[in-house]
Amino acid sequence: MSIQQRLATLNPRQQEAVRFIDGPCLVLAGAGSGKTSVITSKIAYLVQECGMSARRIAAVTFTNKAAREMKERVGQLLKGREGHGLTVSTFHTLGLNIIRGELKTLGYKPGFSLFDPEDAKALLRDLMQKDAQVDADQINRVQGQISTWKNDLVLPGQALSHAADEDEQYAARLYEAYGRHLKAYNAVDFDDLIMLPVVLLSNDPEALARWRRKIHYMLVDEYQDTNISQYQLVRLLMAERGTFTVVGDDDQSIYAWRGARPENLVTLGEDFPRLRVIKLEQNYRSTQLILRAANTLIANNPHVYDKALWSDKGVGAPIRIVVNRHEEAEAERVASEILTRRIKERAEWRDFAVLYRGNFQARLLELKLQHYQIPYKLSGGTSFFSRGEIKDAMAYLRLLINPGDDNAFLRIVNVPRREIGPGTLEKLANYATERGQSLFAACHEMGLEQVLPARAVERLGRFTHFIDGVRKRMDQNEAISAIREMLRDMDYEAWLYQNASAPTVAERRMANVWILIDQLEKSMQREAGDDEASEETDDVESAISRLVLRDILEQQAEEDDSDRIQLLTLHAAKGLEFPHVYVMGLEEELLPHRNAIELDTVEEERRLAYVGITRARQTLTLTLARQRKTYGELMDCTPSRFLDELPADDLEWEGRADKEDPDKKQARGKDAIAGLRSLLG
DNA sequence: CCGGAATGGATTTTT
DNA sequence: TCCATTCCGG
Repeated sequence: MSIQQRLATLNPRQQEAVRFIDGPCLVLAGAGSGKTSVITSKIAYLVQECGMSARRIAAVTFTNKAAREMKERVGQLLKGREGHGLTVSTFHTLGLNIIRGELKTLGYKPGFSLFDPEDAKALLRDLMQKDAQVDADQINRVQGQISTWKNDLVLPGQALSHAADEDEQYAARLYEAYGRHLKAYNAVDFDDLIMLPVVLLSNDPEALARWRRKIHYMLVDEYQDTNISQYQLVRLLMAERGTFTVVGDDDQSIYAWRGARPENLVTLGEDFPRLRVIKLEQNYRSTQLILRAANTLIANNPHVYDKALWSDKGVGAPIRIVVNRHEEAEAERVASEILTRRIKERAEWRDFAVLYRGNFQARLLELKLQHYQIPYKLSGGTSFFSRGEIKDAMAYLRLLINPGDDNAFLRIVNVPRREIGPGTLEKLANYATERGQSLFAACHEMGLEQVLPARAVERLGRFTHFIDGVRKRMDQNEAISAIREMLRDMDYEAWLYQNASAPTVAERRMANVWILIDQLEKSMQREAGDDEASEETDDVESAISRLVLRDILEQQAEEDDSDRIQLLTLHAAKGLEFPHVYVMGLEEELLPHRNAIELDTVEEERRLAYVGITRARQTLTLTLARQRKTYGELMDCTPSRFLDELPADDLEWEGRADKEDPDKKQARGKDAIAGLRSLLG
């Protein structure tokens, strides 16, 4: 299909968004309005119609999945070499590449480590243990605070003056120490992937010029989810030419609690007075009733840019609201209904999705689904990467690439057992700190014998010699086979068997490690394919970074084509669509969530409900319970305020406690009296 | 070092 | 209530 033909398939607003290239462009894309089509078509348009080289274009997304899908769709539009060198990646991968290209300027050595949040936490725990008792909650708070500062571009030196209370002052001190240690380890964390490039580009005009020469046009997906540093990255690179298109929807901003700044949509208009704003309001997904419900609900939120979705898909079925006696009845109802509706509507399992606010809500439902033998897929769950064996293997990989990574060193120096205990390590650490060396480097020092018994020195030496040997082989032979050899040589498998409760568990764990290595190999091959100038070692390094950034999901994605109903949190449902959608638990304190009510962030909860509603193509069912067990106590529930905000005429209630249900009023009355009594008593 | 009791907390989690 | 984490004893 030519680009002209392609354009003809788009509606006028979409076409305008694609064709407008003379300045900054904001596309307000409502749910299901074809925003991905706009982005991919625009990339094709820039290349084929405007003669821009694909290697000068960068499209950024938030998730690897979105990046993959976009890559795939652009690939269908661009033939042959046209797409060569195009960047379609997450913000974090883009940042990683900038850091990689500016290593020297930034003062990092080749082969730096990328710390995932758990590694970072381990480092913080270490630092905090020095002054006081460690409290998991406190570590989390400090980590969150540091992350917030980095996202807001508050540097370690500035944090103290930003600190509002004692806790934050403490966090500020740790922020500095944390930063120093990361640097000493030649490591960066996730937030650094954005922050470091921004700091560099703001302070170093030459580096800025380099990257402006490299990237001429940027497209940003899910713009409402950008944080301050992400926006600054786009602005620094594109401000001069004003050549960017951002696509977003303020009504789908549900990640403010994670640092997203939906007000970046407004900031954009202020920073770029010439900004062209284009609204995509035609929805290609849902029936009219569903959209009316969504529009009516979200009208209760304030808006900078008004927008109303419409559809020509037909009116559709009324929105059902099912009130249940209690949470168990709710789960039972959803499960049994899906069972019968699958037959009645000639639907497949995969056509149904059940959405909810919190993961715990899935538990009861799971039981019911199992009872009816309904196949389901649960979102979330323990990640592949938080498994111990994977963390071990990753630590080995990191140490091979970056011997300065003390965290990795500490994790695996005695795994499998090498009789290197905490005492030895403490003395080694003191020695290394004194001399400003990494633990690994310190192991090579002669002077070690002064502070450690000969046997300990020998054991450390054996370990470092082993690692050095692998490193050497990695340079000479194929890196991957050297890694596989290493795992076999040290007999990691035996260690797993020794430590597992059952042989099958160990077997499974070893298999996971091999999966990881296979993925690493695949990832290297893929990258070698479309990158012309890349050296062997650089390949391993960047492949390992991609691994840390979770940029491998292919096997999981492949599993998705099995026919199962989906159980998802409302957050996890963003970007997806299903013919039949159930949203469970439309009750006060649940949706909107109790904490959100307290923190006065009900608007974001409303957007969450909006996201849920707009996932549905044909039918939408909202369920709630009159009573629910909360913290072990049976509590009466109040229907969600969001139900009152839907167009009453389009709703079909079932089991509502109008008059046919005097129980409830009575129960409530009793409760109130009991409450009064306890107050008096 | 492992397992059982005690304890305390209880949204959402793109990278 | 139910769970995950922690802490302590064998």
